[in-house]
Amino acid sequence: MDRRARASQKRRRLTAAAARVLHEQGVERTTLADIAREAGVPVGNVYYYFKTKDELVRAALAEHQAHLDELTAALDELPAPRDRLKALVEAWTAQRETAARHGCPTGTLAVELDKRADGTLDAEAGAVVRRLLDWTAAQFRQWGLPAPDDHALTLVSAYQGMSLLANALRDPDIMTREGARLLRWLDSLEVSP
Amino acid sequence: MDRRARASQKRRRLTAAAARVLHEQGVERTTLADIAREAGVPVGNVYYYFKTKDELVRAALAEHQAHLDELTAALDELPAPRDRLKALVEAWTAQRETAARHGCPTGTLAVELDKRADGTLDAEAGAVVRRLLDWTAAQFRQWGLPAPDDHALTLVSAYQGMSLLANALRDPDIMTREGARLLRWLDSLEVSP
DNA sequence: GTCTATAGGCAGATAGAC
DNA sequence: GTCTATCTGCCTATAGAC
Repeated sequence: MDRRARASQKRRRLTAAAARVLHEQGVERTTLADIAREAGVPVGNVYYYFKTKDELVRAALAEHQAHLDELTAALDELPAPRDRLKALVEAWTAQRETAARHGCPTGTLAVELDKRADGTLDAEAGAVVRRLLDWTAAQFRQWGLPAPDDHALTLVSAYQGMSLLANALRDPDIMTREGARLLRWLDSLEVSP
Repeated sequence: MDRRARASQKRRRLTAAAARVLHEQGVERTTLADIAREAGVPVGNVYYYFKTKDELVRAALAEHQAHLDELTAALDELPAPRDRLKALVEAWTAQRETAARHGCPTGTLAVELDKRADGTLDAEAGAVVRRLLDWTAAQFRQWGLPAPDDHALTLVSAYQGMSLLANALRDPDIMTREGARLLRWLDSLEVSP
């Protein structure tokens, strides 16, 4: 393995650690030392890969975006839009323990970043949310339902809401109950003849 | 005005300032100096009224709780449970500009406090959310609908979700669209004969 | 009760040896 | 490229004058 490969591997370790720790502890309570320790990299060395803490946050956001793209790409393999959306809901429910402990990675990050006067990073968090919203709307549109954007808003909003409540009340069961309702809702929707 | 009254007035000013500033900037990014300035109180003097920063956060949470209790008390004046719930949704929609800028005060506070290892304050944030959930469930129950707890979860979850998305995308219109849908949903619910 | 001055500690960032 | 040592600044909290 040459120097270039090793370097980018450390960068990747730092990015993965940042995504994980920032989700668990939040941006403000996480120190560079926390991320460095988790990645097995000395603190001072972090600055060779990321010039500022904000750049690490940016990298973590990109990591979450990538995970989301992976998920939707897998769902795109399913033939029927309704089944893709149901599989999405099932993926959310499967993450109920994590959601109860730390909330939705993107959602909680967006909340925290929106509190900052500096309005650069919060726009990037919004972009990740928007991408999910767009993918969801595309499914409803392909399905042939009217007002696909409104349906997408309802579905993603329900996800963010149930994640927040599960987190606030530390109760994964909330994800199960709301997830089941969303599945029934998707089953009940029909294209008008 | 005697000394006692003046003292508690300063305390109240600090509490109100804390509730406002902590909602706008978040807990971690808000310094005691920020709150003191907003309340017109010298920084060092804060400690006469609140021994720690956490106590100020606690006071802010209690303030939000009190606002919520005021709102539900007013709604309790309406005769029909359905109308109380619809008025609740309308109250949420009316706050759309604030929600788009800073999110739901209780919801965003809960998200932030849940990131802390110290598990004392996050339980208190959860309690505020739970109180809203309980009041909402009581309305559905009195209305005579089955599974009032599930209906309450759906409604409050929708509120948290739409507030988060409105905030993340900085778009108050999201509150309007989802609020209108929730009103239609409440109108569509009927007690089975 | 009110306020000033300051202690104490920690986190982000940098300089520079290797 | 890697890492150690350290600087700087800010924030919570306290001591103590008035």
